[in-house]
Amino acid sequence: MFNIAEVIVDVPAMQTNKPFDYEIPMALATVVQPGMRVLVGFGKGDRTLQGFVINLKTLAKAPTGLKAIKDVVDLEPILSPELLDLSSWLAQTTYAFQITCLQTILPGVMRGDYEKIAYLVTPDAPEAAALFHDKKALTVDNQLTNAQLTTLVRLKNSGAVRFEYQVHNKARIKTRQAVILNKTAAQYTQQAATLPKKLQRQKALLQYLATQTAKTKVIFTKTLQADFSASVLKTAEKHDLITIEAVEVKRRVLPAQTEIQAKQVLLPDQAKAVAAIDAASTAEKQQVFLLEGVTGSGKTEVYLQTMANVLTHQRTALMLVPEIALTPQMVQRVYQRFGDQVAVLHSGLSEGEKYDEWRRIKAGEAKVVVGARSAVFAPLENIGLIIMDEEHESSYKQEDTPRYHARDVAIHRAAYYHCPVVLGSATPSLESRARAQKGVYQLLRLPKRVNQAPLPEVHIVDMRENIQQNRNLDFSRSLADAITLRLAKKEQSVLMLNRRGFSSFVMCRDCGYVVKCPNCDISLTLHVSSHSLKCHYCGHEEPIPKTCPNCQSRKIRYFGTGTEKIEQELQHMYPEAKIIRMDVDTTRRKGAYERLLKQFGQGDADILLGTQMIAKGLDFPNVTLVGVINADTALGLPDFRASERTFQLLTQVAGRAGRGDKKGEVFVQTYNPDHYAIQLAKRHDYEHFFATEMNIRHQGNYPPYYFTVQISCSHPEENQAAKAAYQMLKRLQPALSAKAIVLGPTPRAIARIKNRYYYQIIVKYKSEPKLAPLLADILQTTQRSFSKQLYIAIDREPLQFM
DNA sequence: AGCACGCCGACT
DNA sequence: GTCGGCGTGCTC
Repeated sequence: MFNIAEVIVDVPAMQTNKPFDYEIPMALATVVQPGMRVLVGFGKGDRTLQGFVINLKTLAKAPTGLKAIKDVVDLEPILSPELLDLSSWLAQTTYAFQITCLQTILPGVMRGDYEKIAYLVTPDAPEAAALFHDKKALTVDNQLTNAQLTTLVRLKNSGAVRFEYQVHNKARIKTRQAVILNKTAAQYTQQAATLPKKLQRQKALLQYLATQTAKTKVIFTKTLQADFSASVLKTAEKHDLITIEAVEVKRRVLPAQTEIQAKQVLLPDQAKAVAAIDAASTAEKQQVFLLEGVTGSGKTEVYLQTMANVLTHQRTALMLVPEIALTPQMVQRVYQRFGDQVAVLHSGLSEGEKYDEWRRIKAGEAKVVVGARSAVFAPLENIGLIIMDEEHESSYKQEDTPRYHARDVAIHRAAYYHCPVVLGSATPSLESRARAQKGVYQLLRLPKRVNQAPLPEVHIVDMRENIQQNRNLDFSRSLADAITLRLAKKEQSVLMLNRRGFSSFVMCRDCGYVVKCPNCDISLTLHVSSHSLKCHYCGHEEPIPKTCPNCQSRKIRYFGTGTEKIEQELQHMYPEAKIIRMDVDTTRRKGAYERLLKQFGQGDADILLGTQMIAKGLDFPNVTLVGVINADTALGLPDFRASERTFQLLTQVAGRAGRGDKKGEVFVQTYNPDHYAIQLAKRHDYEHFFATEMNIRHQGNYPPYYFTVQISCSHPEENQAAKAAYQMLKRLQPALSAKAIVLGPTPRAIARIKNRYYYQIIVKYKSEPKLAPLLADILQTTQRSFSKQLYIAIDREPLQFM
């Protein structure tokens, strides 16, 4: 029998990032298992913490001073051995704490909720009355002032107050009282017949129950209450005819009743792809496929059919979709094929709803999981296929710790289950496409559109001419004419404003002064609706100045282009047009995104104006015009992926036009009409773009030819951040071979965020076996030797280079 | 993270 | 002299 449990405690710090041994008390000896949460005392104050049991072991003589597990939180493991394993793999590969990884893998409600309570032991102690008033206990949190806190400490030291730590489990299982029918219809009928006449209500109840047994064995008390009072039910329970108990109800967000839809007939290319994937999943072969298919080539149908095949082999399927593409339309299609076996995980669900879906998956009730990035951790077992749609999407990479890429996690999990992974995209990331080239992934191509419709015609509009014509507007004549035509024909238009690295800010026309955030080194963004300036990094907000703070000139006004400004301009040009604006401001509220899309889909508006978020997934037959107002704001950014992003965005947005039987047209306004990313997007020529871009990456020694890792140092004082970065460089250099390329240290493009300065080093390398252990060591030691103010963050394969 | 221990400055 | 400032180190 095991007597010791290895526990990862809920303290995210380098020094505690290791298992701690705890004795398993006799009473819990048969209960405690790896993958469970437990409560343990930790540290000098012996505060109670939640921890995860990651291993059990036996020590003949336990070292003295071992604390014992106080209690278990779960009665059975909430993490399978596979997911437990995944947490340590994640911690190692992303340089994150294991506790952070464990919490990332699980739904948010499973995180411990801590409370520190002060109990008054000697009620007549001086100072106590002022703090406790008439109460015996007091929660200690940051509501208390510093003075109150010091008083509490004094009271504690004198023994008048005792601290207690409590851990609350936020994971509430919702229950409702229900009547359980534990007799057959015949028994109820018979029982009803034998009842004396005066028991009218009992008789009626039993007769009613007899009619229900065929349908269900559980009826919520609430639904019965309309016809039968609580006392009637109580009597029936006393006679052992029913039992009344709280049954678990899972909050389910089901779409409107949908009928199961049959498979579609496949084109030859689709059939070939399905056959290849089916063969791999049936053979339980670990193989990564790259499914490269133009918009409208029926990738989704390939996903659905291959998932169906996996289900027939009693295995499960996981489908990842970018958050932004997780539209009701998309989810509906999966429901229509798999019905109730589907679980959906996305950010629109409440914490409780997420927990319920998680439990449905864990219990094996859901065999197909559809979700965004974090759904890659779905507690599925026996996975037979993992699909990642729009695999090039940068939202698959988590920006904060653990800085994982869902693609890597998917492939890691697939290796465990010996199952294939399908990466799908019309514009694969260079990394994936290059791996397909090398034969690491198997390339499957869908070059034809299902409806045989031609891809929309793309017009490149040279905005430099617009300037020469002195049209000081964001709309070129050709795009404006195209919109006019659509309005006349009662067709819809989608206009996209590329906001990457771009926003409207306030600048003085006389002295050039730009209003900046006092905490961060970036200009504030103008928000017309709230008449204020906001910082997009820290949330700082201030009123729009009437005069320039620098030179007192009154000529201080906005500069640049925001959706709000474009909307005003559009409304001015087309007073009769109905416009829907979609950006972070109008879609912040829950369900707003869906509501706006629905309105547009119903034809309630003529023009949909939005940012990148409208480039994906939406599929409306009446849209025949797509306009990109500024195609190349991203091209100017100092990021080697700028061309790739521009190409992907333009290709994707172009796919929004002409989804129905009407022909679509696309206008791309740009100041770089000859740029290859724009020219090749016009021709819908991914393969040519891939070849061109690979060449450039090769010359610049960039991914996918090189691996990259970014090490950033931040500190409230700029010279300290810089100093740390240079020390980092000194430690890195001896461990690296001559082939590695080190960039920096350099201040970040936005050097200061939330009053912290950032310096970064980027290492480009092909094979550096000493690098990973060194980075792990750097994290260990920096926490000790530097001041507490210093943060070191390591990001493998960062997507954001600035 | 949070707590204790420990070593220095301005108060009863 | 001591109360309390925060710098350092440890938590099974």
